[in-house]
Amino acid sequence: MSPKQPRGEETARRLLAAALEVHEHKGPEGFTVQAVTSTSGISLGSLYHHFGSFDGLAAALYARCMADLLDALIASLERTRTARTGVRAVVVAYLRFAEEQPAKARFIHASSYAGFLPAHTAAIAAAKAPRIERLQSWARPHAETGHIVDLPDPLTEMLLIGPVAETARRWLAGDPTIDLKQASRVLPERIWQSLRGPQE
Amino acid sequence: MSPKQPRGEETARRLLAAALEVHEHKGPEGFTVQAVTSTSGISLGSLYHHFGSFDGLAAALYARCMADLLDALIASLERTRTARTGVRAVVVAYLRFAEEQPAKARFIHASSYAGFLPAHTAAIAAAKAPRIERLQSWARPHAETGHIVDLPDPLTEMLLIGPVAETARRWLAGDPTIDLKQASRVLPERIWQSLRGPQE
DNA sequence: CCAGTACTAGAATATTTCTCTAGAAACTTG
DNA sequence: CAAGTTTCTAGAGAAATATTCTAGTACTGG
Repeated sequence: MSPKQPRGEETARRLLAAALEVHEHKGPEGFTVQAVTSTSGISLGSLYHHFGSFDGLAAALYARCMADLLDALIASLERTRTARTGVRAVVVAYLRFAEEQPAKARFIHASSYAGFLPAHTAAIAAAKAPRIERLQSWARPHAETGHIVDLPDPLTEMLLIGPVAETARRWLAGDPTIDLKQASRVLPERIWQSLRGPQE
Repeated sequence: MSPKQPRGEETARRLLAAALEVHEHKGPEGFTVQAVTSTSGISLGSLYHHFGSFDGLAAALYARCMADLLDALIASLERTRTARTGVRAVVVAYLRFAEEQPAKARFIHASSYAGFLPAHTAAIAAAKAPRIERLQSWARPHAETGHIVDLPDPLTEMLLIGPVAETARRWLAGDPTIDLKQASRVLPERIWQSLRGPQE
């Protein structure tokens, strides 16, 4: 399952890259084993050798894309000190990720209800957990000092990510009324207004 | 395409109901023509007679679910007068719709990137347009008087719907950390904070 | 009651899907 | 260099897919 020779690592990488390209160009319906093997030039057997199943490859790709997104958020966030600048940084970073890496963002969003997630929940959670932890440990002190509202656990995240994810989702789906630049100008301050705590 | 005999209308209804049930119980992957004909007890020929293609049926179901959701929002919204109560009403109504009609909500969310949408954009937009118009015409006066912030067009909607849609999405996907009751208690006021305008 | 239209039925078709197997080639280690 | 493991190729196979087609049944308007 995990490559033990450099050569294998390389072909696994190629398969993931090809899979992302296929999903981007042909959509979720055209996302098939054969399409991935054709555009990667790598045989069916190799794919099954490395990932066990097609769902296994999809799950691995999902974990990688999600990790890239979270890393982008973390990188922006950990340059900040105050609650307000942190919130604004995350919002802008998410929108920028969608704009600069639309294929990855589209794959993440399109896979929310995909069939491969339930089977590989554990592996995906393992990739997400440490990154989520870093984000939460940034937020915790600000919630305790009252600079950010102290809400039940996932709700703060919903308020922060919700508007941005919805904006990105529609833009990625081709909605022509969405302007990402405009969104990164307007949304940060408004989202901050929904998160600011009693302690100014 | 549109039924001209009462008998036809009835089987079209049964097909849509069966389609929703199949999608709910077997997920997007198990959402197939054969599954729909089996569980509805209605023949392949009838399905194609009424909807032209399987994508046609999916698009019709999507339009109907979306209409139901928007109608629920409108019904709650138009009982209100002030900007604040209106915003809160929409938030609560969306969460209640997800809880009471999870199958419809799940179908809507799961279809965001589905292949059938692009082909039937026009028909779906026709079902949505008048309802969206009613929602916007509620918001317009409040934006003009400054009780709600006057932002570029889709952004107000993103701030209002974003956190709620994300919360519903995760709950529908089986996230056990989401508590809808808690969300309808906390989110309305916070979302209002992000939307309130300069004119108090 | 007759003609024409709406509707229903179900088999047949042509593609396309994922998965598996068996063995050859390449690399690593002792 | 030799043994053992990893990686890769190629192709076969079984199951499932959306759609088309032909034929038959119910309804409706005149």
